[in-house]
Amino acid sequence: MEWRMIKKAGEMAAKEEKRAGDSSINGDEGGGDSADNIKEGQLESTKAAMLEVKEENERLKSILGQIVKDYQSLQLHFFDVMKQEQANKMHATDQPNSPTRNEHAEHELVSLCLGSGSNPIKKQKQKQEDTPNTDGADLKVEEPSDERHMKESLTLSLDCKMEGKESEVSFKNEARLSLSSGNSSEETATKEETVTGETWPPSKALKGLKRGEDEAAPQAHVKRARVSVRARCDAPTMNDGCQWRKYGQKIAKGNPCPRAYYRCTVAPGCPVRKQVQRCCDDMSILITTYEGNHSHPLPTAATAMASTTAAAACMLTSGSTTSLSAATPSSHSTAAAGLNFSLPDSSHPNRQFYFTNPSISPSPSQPTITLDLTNPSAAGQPLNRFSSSSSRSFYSPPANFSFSPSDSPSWSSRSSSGNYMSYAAHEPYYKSYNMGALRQSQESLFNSYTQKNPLTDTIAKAITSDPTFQSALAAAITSYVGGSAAAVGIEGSSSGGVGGMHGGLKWGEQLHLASSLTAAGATTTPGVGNSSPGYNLVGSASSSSSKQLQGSLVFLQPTSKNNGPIGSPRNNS
DNA sequence: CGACTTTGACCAGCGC
DNA sequence: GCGCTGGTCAAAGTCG
Repeated sequence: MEWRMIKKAGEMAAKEEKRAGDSSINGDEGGGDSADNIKEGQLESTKAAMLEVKEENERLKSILGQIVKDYQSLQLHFFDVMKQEQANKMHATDQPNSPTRNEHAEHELVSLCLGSGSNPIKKQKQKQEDTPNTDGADLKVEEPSDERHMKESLTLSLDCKMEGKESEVSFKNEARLSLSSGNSSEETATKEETVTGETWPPSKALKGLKRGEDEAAPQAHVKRARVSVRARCDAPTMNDGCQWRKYGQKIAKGNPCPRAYYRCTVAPGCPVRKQVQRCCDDMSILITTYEGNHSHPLPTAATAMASTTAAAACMLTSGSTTSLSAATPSSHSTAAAGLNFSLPDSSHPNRQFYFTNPSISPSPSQPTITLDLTNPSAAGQPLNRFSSSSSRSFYSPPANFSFSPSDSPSWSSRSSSGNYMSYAAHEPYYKSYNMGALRQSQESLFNSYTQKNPLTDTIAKAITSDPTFQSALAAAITSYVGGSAAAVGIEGSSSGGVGGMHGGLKWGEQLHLASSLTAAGATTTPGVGNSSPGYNLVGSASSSSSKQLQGSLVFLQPTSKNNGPIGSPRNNS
């Protein structure tokens, strides 16, 4: 809102400036007294325009002041409501199994994730401010009723709008990250983007459809989703547990490293493909892109990636920002694709966790989930970045879901210029937000984020020193993305599951990943329970700081096998 | 000898 | 229509 106002003022000023410039040029051509008169007249008109702009600025300032004022009062009101709610909760604790209690538990889960966002009221307000207003009458934020207030307090959204230009690259993006316990069906997610970069042409998907590849049939009109994993890996390919056969290699434009094409050979006719390519910016980064769902039972070792691609397809092609309580991808067919992490619990049909896919573009080309597990120091990119992006912006995804290396989880979004806009949780706010029992459990969670543990430090060291493990981990974390709790051993329910930490992940972050999914009600994707063939399950450690927070680490032991070829940089085209 | 990789050719989509 | 590009095919080569 403020930004729009400033922008408007800027535009007006620029317009006047241009007008003045044009006038002076015309004046030079004219010459003589009449020209001077014209000049003076134009000068005056320019002055008048400047005054106008100034007045406009003043007006905008006052509006802004009003908004800030409203915001503060709203915030105060919110805390009052929270106190009241807390009192109610204490009362409800005396009545176990009461619906109220469950409801509060729900709130706990929600506020758990608020910790990874930012001020909900502010965001709510920003959301309101972002809604187009032409008359200015809507600028004043209404004081919501208590009920509505509570509902709103449980809705966290993060809007990020960017517009910019980079040479020929046009970019318009809105990424919205939302966790809502209310009915979010009215929430919309719009994204537009046109960027350049790596792509997986739709032709392939269409081709696959033509060939009657079973799993794509229900959504013939939608391009198949892809899951892309960026991981620092010295090995030729990421070991994901599947059997692959290389069927091609090509030099892709813009990257001297060849792109290798693999198809799954676990069963004949399996439509799953993967592309492996090294990042041109950093050769140590391996980019593996998966597409399709396996048409056969998978070895335990391979289910992580499989579930990930399946989940990606579900999330990206379902394209719904409404509740996924039905959780069936086919039930969502709206055009706007998004990442939806739904709650399997039917008692919470409306709660959802979605990250809209910012890549939906003029042409809804293949949506891609990018899991970035690279170290930020190498390529100037944030750690453990999970993003959803258009297939055309592999190296500069417009919006990212970031598990930052800082103690507090944060959301970040990168603008077209490559700068990240971070929405880190503010600890003071986080702590003040949670009160009483709620606060206790939340704080224990919060502490678990930040806690240092000698054991975990040792583990982290061991992990960071082994690049192959990082590959396996990439697979495991990708399964997180797919909501495969069991795949990563969350709650210790996975047998033969693989999990662990990427080299850059801290203990708290691992917990955050695990707990977030648990709290969000992540389900076990059928067939999940992954492993990487390069590692054997040797043990696990778990942490539980609340009923809703149960995370486990599964430790792996490297095996001797190391498959996977990606050809050395050699051009075969 | 079978499984797998390599690699040049071919095909289709897309933009101009 | 043409050229560019990404994806795939398939024959030849390689390896255990």
